[in-house]
Amino acid sequence: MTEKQEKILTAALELFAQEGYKVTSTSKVARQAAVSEGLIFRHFKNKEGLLDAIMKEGEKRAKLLFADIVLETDPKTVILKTLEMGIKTVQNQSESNFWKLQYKIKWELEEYNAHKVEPLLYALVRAFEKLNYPEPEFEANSLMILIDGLAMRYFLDQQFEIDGQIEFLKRKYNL
Amino acid sequence: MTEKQEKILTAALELFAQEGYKVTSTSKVARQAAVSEGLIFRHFKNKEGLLDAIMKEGEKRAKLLFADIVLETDPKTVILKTLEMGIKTVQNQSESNFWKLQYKIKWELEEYNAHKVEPLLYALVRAFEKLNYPEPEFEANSLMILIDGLAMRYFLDQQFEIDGQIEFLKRKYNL
DNA sequence: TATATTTGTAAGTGATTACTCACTATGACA
DNA sequence: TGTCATAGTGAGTAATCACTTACAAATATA
Repeated sequence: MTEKQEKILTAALELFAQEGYKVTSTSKVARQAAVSEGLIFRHFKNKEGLLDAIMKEGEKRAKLLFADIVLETDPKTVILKTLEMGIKTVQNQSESNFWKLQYKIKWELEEYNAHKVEPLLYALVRAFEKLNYPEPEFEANSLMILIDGLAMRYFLDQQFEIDGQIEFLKRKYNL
Repeated sequence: MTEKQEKILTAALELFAQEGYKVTSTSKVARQAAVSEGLIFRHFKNKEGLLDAIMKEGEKRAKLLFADIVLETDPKTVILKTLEMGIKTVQNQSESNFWKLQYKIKWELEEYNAHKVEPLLYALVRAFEKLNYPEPEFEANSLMILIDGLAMRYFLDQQFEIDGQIEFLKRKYNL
């Protein structure tokens, strides 16, 4: 991975996350990366290849993040870590861009990929089981859906105060 | 409102909701509406004017939908109607396209417009107050966030079974 | 019926798109 | 040192973009 290759990836991640994938031109990516446009196609074949490289890079980081939760045995800690996962990662700039891109891409390309979060979902089901919730599957699903909603508000609503809302949810789940 | 004008609006709503606003070309809208491209600009001035017309038309329908909930006095019915609002409207094709466009536009243009749903939010706060929930504001907000998450899954995840999830939520809220 | 206004079309406009191609610069290894 | 692969550039390409313009058809008004 050369220096310019990384510059292209960083520029593309930022632009795709902020403006959107389809509407961001390769010329704009090249300009922001201070690189000739042709170099993008040399390294990543085409625009889609550039997106793939970004997503693959990001998936690694996501797996690391999920692993910490899935390996947890205490049920309350599983739920707590799941709830706090969002805020913590989102502080970091490039990490934030990656998660924003994940959601933006879902709406742009209309593919949800529920299987990506399956391990996390199962960890939550087990956690709610241990805590004797009557319907652990539905409960886990609801929490995942709630987190999608939280992410949406966090990224799109400037006014939204996510910390207070998450503190409330901790109280609700007796954490 | 001429016949061709309505044809343009219908075609644009469908294409904007399915492909996205920015990436849908005016020539494609014209082709789907079986109309010359120039007519779009005659009637709606520019592409943005076309989007505005669609959104304004849809806001009327949204207000009608919200009014039915906001005017309700029984707190449990307010929560119930809010939960079921989604599924009912989404059955109808053009209504479904309108709601999908609402969400898609949020991500494409990055403007959340929380004030649009303010009346609904306040109705929920009052409902949770009446039911003696300890933190009605947070509770109402959580429900709204949950609904955003539900909508996201409904529109993007083919596998997602929304009815079961909503029945579960009814049980959780003792409805 | 004569005139004015609105509705509609088709063929343009320059700008921008993703991508290619011919070329040069750099560095590793024989 | 000479050769070869990789890294990088900049000027091209046809296609498509939102939008305009000149003109015709249809409709309303006098």
